[in-house]
Amino acid sequence: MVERTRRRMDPELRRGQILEAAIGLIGQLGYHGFTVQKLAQACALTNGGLLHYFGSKELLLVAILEERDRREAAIIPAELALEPAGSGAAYSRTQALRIFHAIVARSVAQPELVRLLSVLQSEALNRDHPAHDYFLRREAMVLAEFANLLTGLAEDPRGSARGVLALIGGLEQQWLRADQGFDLVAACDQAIALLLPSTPAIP
Amino acid sequence: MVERTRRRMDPELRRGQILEAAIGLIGQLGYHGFTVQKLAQACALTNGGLLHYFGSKELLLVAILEERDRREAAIIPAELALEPAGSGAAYSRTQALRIFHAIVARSVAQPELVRLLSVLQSEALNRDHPAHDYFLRREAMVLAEFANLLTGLAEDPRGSARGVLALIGGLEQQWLRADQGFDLVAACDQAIALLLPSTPAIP
Amino acid sequence: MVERTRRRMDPELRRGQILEAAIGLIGQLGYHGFTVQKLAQACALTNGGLLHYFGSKELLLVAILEERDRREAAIIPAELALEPAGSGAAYSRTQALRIFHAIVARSVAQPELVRLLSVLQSEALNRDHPAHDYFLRREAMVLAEFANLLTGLAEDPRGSARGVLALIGGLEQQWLRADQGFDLVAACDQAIALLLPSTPAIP
Amino acid sequence: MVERTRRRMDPELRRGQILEAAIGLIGQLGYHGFTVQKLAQACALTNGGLLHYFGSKELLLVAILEERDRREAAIIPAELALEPAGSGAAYSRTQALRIFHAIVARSVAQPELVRLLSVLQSEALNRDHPAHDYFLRREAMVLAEFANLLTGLAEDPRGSARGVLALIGGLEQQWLRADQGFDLVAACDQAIALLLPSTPAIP
DNA sequence: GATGAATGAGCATTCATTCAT
DNA sequence: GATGAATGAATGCTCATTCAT
Repeated sequence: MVERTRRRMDPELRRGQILEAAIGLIGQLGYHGFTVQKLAQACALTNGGLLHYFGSKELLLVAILEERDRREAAIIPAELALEPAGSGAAYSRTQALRIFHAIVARSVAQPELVRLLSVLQSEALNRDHPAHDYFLRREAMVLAEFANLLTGLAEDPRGSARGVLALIGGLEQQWLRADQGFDLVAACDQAIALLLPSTPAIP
Repeated sequence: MVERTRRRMDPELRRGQILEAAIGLIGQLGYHGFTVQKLAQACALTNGGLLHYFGSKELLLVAILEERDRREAAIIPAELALEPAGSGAAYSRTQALRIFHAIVARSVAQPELVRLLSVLQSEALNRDHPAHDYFLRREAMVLAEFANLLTGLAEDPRGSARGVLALIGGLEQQWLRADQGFDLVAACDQAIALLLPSTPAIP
Repeated sequence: MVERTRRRMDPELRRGQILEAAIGLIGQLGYHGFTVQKLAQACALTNGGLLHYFGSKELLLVAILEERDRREAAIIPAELALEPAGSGAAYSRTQALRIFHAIVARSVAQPELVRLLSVLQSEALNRDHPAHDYFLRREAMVLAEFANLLTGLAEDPRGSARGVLALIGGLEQQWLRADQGFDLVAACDQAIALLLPSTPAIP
Repeated sequence: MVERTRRRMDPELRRGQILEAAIGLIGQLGYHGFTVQKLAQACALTNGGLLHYFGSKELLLVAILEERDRREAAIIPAELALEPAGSGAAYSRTQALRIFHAIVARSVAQPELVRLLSVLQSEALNRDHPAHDYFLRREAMVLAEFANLLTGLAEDPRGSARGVLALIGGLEQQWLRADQGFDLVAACDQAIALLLPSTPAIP
């Protein structure tokens, strides 16, 4: 009779809680390394109780990636407010740098998610990985956006887009391995600024 | 009566074979995702027959990393033949670019190993991963070498070392995800050249 | 279609059933010799289904020993009803013999448990055995109780306690080896009576 | 070339060495608990190298028990020199006590073997144990000898034989569990003396 | 006489999942 | 909505044993 009040929690809230815990756990162990029971335990739930929410381990992963997209979608608009006034007009170098700066700054604010993506992205290189296609699509999209952003600012916008993306991803991983022991935003700002010379060699 | 003649094979050769197969498998599935049996099967061996060589899954991983170091050690000297004549003298920009070029070229020649390292390195972000310390040491070493190489060539050698390393790692991962569908060496050459401006902002 | 209706059973009852089967099996094969699968099979359960109840082979052993203590605790009070009237007063020889008689009689009623303890006790001589400490504590306790019981009845109560305990244990083992082919209670009564002379050599 | 001299040892001597090590190991872990590899390792031999000497795990056990019998046979004659002069004549109480004393004294001199027998004997209660029959025969033999020894000294020679045997076995086990922390010989002497009253109740 | 590769069965344990309650 | 019993397959690893060398 005493045990009341603990149970029955707003299901939406509970779902969020579980996702949060899952992000942490998969970020540490990868999709293959984490287990449903470990997650259930971390949520003070039973094994089956957890699957009640997500159906299966794989569907849970899908839910996480959707959650990620939702979060991103909620923040990106603010950054794109920096867009050039006239549609079709190109971005200035300063604007581009500011956008990249904003992207990295957002990463610093949610290291757990960065870790998750970093780990998952490598794991998902394998064609059979359930998140393989997700990261394929995502990378294509980001590359396209970056290339568009850099049109007029770099000799080879597509190549520079690759470079910027690689730089951010690589530095994020160093930053995680160093236990966030250096200023990721500054490191990215500095490197990206070099990658985008102020006077592109366009004669 | 058919299956007579127990397969006996030169042990050194067999070991090499197993390592090769393991590199491929772990490169696809990660350390957590691959299993001893899958590997054994790939080597036409029994479960225990495989462990006879390496003792345990973890020791197998160690053996793989040692093998990697051995291969690297066997090739690097050639690259370092590009060293500056006078000891203590600094490298020229061209020399540095040539060294980075050589490093990436070597990666292209052994994509399996690149995939292995890429996957393993992310997985090993977790402190409990058996390869965690290995990659910590390895990164520190590489950063130090790169920073040394860039002294005099970049305003912030340490920062540029981070940048180059991130660039290579990040582009390698894109290259793997794209199924080696672009020219990794060219992409790296181009991006690194940008990262190391010919006239560093030292007045 | 035949195997429908997954077996579901009162968990408390099931647990008891498993313990019973485990006592029999470990009594035959020892802790090292019995296997989780044999036990699971004997309980018409899967391997993992069994461990659902006890967590591990070792915890199962603990549960068995606790079960033993519980059974003992449930019966002993009746024997201690034979206590001397005045507190602090000593037991008479007849009372002591009656108590030992009751103890042995109880053994005869549950030969499976006797076998389990006999086998386990020897196996647990090894310091690394998971039941080592249990039997160390248990023996110390029994020796102390017996010595207390024999105070005033034997010249060397501690030594006679050792003797009675050895006698019971040794005869139990002979009895088991002889397939219960002689009257254990009578044999113990007779030997213990000799061990406790009616006129102790106290001048 | 340096590695010479280690190999090639007198096979008879080697066999003895292995048996010695096996007695220690089985004494600790039981027959089920010990493994061929542990023993091989303890003897600085390979797995197969060991079996070269004994053929199989079970045959090794047989060899151990035979070794035990051989040792016993080598020492017992001395004790039986205490026999009564005239054949057919009975032993005196003093002679009997002296013989039991000698038996226990011998045990104290080889605790490893005592432990082996104690552990093995319990384990071998199981009818399927490879040493089951051995201990059955052995106990029958010892009981017969003891009963013969006690004829005329005890009202029920067979029962007293059981008692003495139980006493020795039980005290040995206490002694092993107590890490040989009390005087086994004294304890046995004392208890057996009580079990064999100087004036048997024969009117 | 002894090694070391290899087997095939078996070990305790963990997994994702199902389902009656 | 959630529990907890139960499954069946898989996990890494160890076992006694065999056999070519």
